[in-house]
Amino acid sequence: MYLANMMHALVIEALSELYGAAFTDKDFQINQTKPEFEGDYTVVLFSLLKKTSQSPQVLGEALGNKLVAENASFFSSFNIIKGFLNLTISNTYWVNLLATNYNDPCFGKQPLNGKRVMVEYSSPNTNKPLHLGHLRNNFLGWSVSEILKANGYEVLKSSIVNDRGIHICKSMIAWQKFGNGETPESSGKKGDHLVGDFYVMFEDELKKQATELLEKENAGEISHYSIEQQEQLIMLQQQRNKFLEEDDSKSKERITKIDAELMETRRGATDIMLEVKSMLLDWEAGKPDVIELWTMMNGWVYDGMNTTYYNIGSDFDKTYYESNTYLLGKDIVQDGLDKNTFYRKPDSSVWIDLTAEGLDEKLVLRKDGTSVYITQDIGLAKQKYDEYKIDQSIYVIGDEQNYHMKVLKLICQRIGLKYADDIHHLSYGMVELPSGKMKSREGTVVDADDIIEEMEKEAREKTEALGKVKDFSAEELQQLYHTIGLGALKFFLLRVDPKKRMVFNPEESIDFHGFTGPFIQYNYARIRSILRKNEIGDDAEKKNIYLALDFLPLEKELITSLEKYPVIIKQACEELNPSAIAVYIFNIAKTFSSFFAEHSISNAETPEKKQLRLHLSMMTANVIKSGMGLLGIQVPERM
RNA sequence: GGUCCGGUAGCUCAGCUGGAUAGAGCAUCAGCCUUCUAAGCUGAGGGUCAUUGGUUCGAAUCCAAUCCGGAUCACCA
Repeated sequence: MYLANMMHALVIEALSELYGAAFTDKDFQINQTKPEFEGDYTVVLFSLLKKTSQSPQVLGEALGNKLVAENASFFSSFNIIKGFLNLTISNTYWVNLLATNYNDPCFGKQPLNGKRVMVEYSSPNTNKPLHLGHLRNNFLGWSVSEILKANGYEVLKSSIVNDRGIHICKSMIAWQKFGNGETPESSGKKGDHLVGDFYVMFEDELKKQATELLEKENAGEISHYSIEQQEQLIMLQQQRNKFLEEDDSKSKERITKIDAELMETRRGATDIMLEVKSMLLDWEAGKPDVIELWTMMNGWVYDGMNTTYYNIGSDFDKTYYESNTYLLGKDIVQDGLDKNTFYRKPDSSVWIDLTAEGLDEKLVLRKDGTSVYITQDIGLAKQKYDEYKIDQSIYVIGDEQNYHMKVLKLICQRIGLKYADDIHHLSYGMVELPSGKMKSREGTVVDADDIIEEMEKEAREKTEALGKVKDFSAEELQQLYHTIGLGALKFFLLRVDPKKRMVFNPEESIDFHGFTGPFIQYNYARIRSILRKNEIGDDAEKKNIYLALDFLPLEKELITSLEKYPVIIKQACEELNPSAIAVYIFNIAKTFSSFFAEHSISNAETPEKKQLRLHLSMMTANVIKSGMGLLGIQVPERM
């Protein structure tokens, strides 16, 4: 049990004995004592006054005396200021903590709890390379998996690859038209980038053709549209004209929307789009030459992405492909129809009514019997259970899908999926540029491979300028640049609360100073350097030796912070929030850094003091390495 | 329009199950390398915690309303 929990229990017990009053740990707070007061932890007394009918001073006095008298090995003294009871934890406790854990690399982690959880993350498209947003997703997914493991869960990491559909056909068509048989080998391009380039080429061509249609349209020529499209265009134009007359901000907004719809209709009528649609039908029919092209180009993308995954240290226990899962879920719909969970409308489409939960009616099967996005997700959710008997499922998906995920969970609950209550959406905000959203159509995305390379370059320049590792081999240097560069990037993306959207400015490079990965890595390297240079005693009597010593303020601050690590791990798990770890580890590193500047370890006042500081440093290093590990960030022995 | 999320220092963010004088980093300014790694340390300046009202002994934190920003409400995925 940890300090805060233990103290709550002791206070509850004492209050019950003193006043016969029953309290729970939610009835009062125990906080860390503010530095300007004496003590380590503070019981806030105000909320206890009514039930005990005491004044703060009297209650604090009684409680403090009792706690210290009956737990002398735990509390050494107390004082009361206004309604705050400040308790000082005895040195014995801190010494025991240090002596027991200083060399335990698993400090704070829990043994297996028998629960199995699947974390789905990454979920790339096979028509373009990974960008900065994907990196946030990957780092979050990986880190949350590690955090769950540290809390005793068995974790299965999975990914669903979006490898089919109309957008995939776009790059295929573009390759056929403009590719001249180009391959990753012939062009020297990474496979995912090559395919991504064709996707961009497609969009350019589409834009060109749509503009041509617009020009024809302006010249009064509309025969290239189908009757339906013509009607649509006329209707939209009429609406547009109506809003033009209004001339207020609301109408301007509507006009923008209508313009987008108009353009979408034109895009749908282009020759190249017709080719794409026909290719999608061929793909679904399993036409051999289309399947062959699809297999080949997807293979290029997988090769490229695997390189990136390897680079960032991401991996998966199970990869699902939409080409295999897109038909899943239909049997569940049939089953749900039999049980009246779903209902059929006159046009024979199938729906579920979620209005009781404040949502809408949701379509699960089209009138032609084909399934929609949500249907395959339901199917996949069930398949995950059938395959792995998971107790929990976590989806790392952007916050634009909040509604979708809410619907998915609700439907899973309605159809009685076993673990439906334990479906969690780890929703994260977009990574934006100062100019706004990244748009692949406009080429304003920050490419994952580029930014990683940029970070490593930055790490190299800074390392060379400092010149501390001149004896490293080329290989060791490369490894170091990778550790530092990637560490800076991961920390940058993980230190922020996942649900908040964040701004990345490509003009300003990601910092290596202050609240950053490299600062923490640097402190780790400094500790390792000291530990290499000094002999660490393994004296069985060390507890008794320490007991005679007083902790200096910075030493106390360090050990107090280290004690909280297990609680932080638990909290990060409950909140599915790696930033809690990031903030905590930074504070540990910062405290150590002050301590390091203030007090000498090698030349401590006495040999005993030196051993105490070495053990304190060792425990700090272990916690830093462990915590950074939970973020997926490595720490170097030297830098 | 409905629903959801956000608004804290010039910038990027912590703090939010109510507690003592609201914290970091960057940037700015002033100091600190002949002893363990200066990617560091010490200090200074910088705040109407979007606004208003409410609950409370006590509100950045809870409630309500308003303003601003974003997402979403497809027979797209």
